[in-house]
Amino acid sequence: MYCDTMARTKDPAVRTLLIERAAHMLRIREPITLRSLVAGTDVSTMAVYTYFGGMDGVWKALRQEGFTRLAARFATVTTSEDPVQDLTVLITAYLGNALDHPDLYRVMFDANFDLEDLKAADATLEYLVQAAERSRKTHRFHADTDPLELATQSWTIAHGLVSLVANGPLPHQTLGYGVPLLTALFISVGDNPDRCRLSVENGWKQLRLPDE
Amino acid sequence: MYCDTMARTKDPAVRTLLIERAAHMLRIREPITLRSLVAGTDVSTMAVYTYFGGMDGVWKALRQEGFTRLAARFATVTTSEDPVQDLTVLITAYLGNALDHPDLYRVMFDANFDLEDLKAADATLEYLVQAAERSRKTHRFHADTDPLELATQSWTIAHGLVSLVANGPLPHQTLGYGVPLLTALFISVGDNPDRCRLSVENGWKQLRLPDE
DNA sequence: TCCTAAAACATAGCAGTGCAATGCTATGTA
DNA sequence: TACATAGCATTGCACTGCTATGTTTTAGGA
Repeated sequence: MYCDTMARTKDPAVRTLLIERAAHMLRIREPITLRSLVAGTDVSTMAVYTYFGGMDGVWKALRQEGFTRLAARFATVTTSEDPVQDLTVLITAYLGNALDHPDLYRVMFDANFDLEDLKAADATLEYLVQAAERSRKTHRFHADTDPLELATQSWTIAHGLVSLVANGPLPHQTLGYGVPLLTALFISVGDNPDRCRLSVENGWKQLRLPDE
Repeated sequence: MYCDTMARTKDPAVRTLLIERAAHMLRIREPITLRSLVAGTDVSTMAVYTYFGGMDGVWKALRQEGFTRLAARFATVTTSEDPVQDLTVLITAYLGNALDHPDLYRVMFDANFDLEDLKAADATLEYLVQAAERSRKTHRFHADTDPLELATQSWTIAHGLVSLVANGPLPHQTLGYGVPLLTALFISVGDNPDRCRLSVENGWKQLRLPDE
């Protein structure tokens, strides 16, 4: 057999162009259809199939984009000497990211579409796990606290809050419940109550919500 | 002869027939389209418009159906002399209902569709509020505990858990995190730790998950 | 440099979608 | 009997994602 010659090379720019355009249309609440996605650009409808394999592939890429942005936001969070505060700050970053991109956030957890890179999505949770681990190592949490379990529980609170607020029935101020919920959780795994309240409240100040 | 005359008045049975059929199609993961919804029945596509005003109306009715079933499930929960346990049982009922009807659950919080009867949806939260109120009145919780706030926080935990499990990436066993999360929350508003653990663990035994 | 095979593309068209317009039928009222 | 009204079947339209077909472009070997 002759060697597989890669004849014409795909242009990565086209791929990101379409993803960014799709994200933009999502942001301004325009319905994303095959034809509306390529309208105005100089790419044809078939390009969507060569680059993404179909509209499902576009949504998959979009879902990945959601995790990419979340990871980028997590990466901006600097660690301090207070790991409980850091964990809280990570949660506020999670909430801020979800409210900045509510439509992307909704896609992120739409199990109808697979992820292109499952590991990258899982890696975002690792930020929370690390902060929980540091809290345990510095004796803020009980020694038998499972960092992954605590990270998941924190995540559950954040997801519950933000999904009821971003695309749900609760008003934005409800996000404030994150303070008592996280405080109760952290105290329950051993943190000193007064110190915990301080850490969470200080961390919570990092919450940045989009303008309304 | 009157025997072959067709009634021209709106038949409520047609409405429930279509809703039940839509719910059934949702359950077996069949796509719900205008034509597929009426296929097999003796109602025409236009009937969907006279009864629901369009496919959006069908989804609205379906969303309402989700709250109706949740309310029905809540109604089966009998109150005991332990309001904290009762509150936990209500949460397990919430989780059980969501996992019995994961597709309906997803529709319930899809803000793309309005609700026909917003009050009926709000009323379901009232079950939780009442249990929280009884916990406060029996001095399980601090006197200054706001029952609505605590109910909403419990709801947030339940929703976060179940939405990450039912249509999300977490395995079913993750639901078990409900025990430590609720316990931490109830203790944080004043309940006696040991007594709280007993109440939550006892209440959690009422969790009924669908067979897999 | 030229040739060839395969990748990428453009076009047209298909089956399927929700929905509106039209006109018919059955009922209620005068 | 005459008319008004409500429900609904039929038809057709604008749109969807997608595919079949033919053309263009490009990489790699001779």
